[in-house]
Amino acid sequence: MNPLIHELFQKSRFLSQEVNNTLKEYNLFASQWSVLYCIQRHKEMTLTQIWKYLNVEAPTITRTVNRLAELGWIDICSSKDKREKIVKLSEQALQQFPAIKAAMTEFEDRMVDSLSDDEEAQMLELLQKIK
Amino acid sequence: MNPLIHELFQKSRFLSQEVNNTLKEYNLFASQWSVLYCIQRHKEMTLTQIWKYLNVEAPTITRTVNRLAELGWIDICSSKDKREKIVKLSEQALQQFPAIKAAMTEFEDRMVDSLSDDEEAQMLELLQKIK
DNA sequence: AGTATATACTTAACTAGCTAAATAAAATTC
DNA sequence: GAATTTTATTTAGCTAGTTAAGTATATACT
Repeated sequence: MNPLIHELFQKSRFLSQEVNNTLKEYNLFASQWSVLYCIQRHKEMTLTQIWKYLNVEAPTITRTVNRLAELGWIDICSSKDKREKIVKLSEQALQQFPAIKAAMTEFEDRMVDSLSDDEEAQMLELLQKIK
Repeated sequence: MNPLIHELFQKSRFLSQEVNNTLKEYNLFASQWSVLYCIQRHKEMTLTQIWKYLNVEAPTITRTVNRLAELGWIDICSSKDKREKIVKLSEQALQQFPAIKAAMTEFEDRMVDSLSDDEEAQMLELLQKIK
């Protein structure tokens, strides 16, 4: 295996685990947080908007959104277009959101702390070249 | 989400999918190939050696190894130490191995083609700084 | 209006990672 | 040598991604 690709996979798994660790005290998983985060940013979203935004397939979002609703993080409303579902943060989620976001920001900063701003920019650029 | 971390996750998923596409014609998945590859390199391995080498948890390897045995890619032998299992490539796997490896090498080269050798080295270095 | 096509979401089934807990064999300790 | 601890693997159950196929509603076409 090409060492670069290998290392990229390793770091990706490492970072997922670290994200999960950070979110543990809020009883959230990484992908659940990413959905909450993007809903909050957009105030409300349809499932299609979410999976297109996060660049994953629709069934992944169906499942995660249902789980989040089950856990009380989001409310699912029906739309004028009866095919689609509109999703927004619950009261509980709105209340907890700032604390979780702060913890995540703190974590992310710590993760890239070993890189200078220059290196961070450089790496982003290099990653974007892979396609 | 920090853009660097986000992009890293995106590329990791993208590359997994591409690896799976490449392996499709051999009826293999990425993680199955990574197990076959490391067994081939070591001639034979115990499960513990495999999961330590690949840096994943034991149950992941138990499952993948069983699937590979089921599909006829590997043979599972018992060891003097009756706790452990020794695993090696089947005849069929040994025969197909070179072609698959060639396809994967070709794919990997194509993937990092957009990076110069310098950039590739640089990126590897930057990735390794994240911990 | 009625049919065909497109869109939104779901269901099922698979790979693939994880943790926690169980089992069995080996090694260590007293 | 018996009891304890460690090691190797497994089982169960969760998140999280995928593809393929299904359902229901909207939209477009003739």
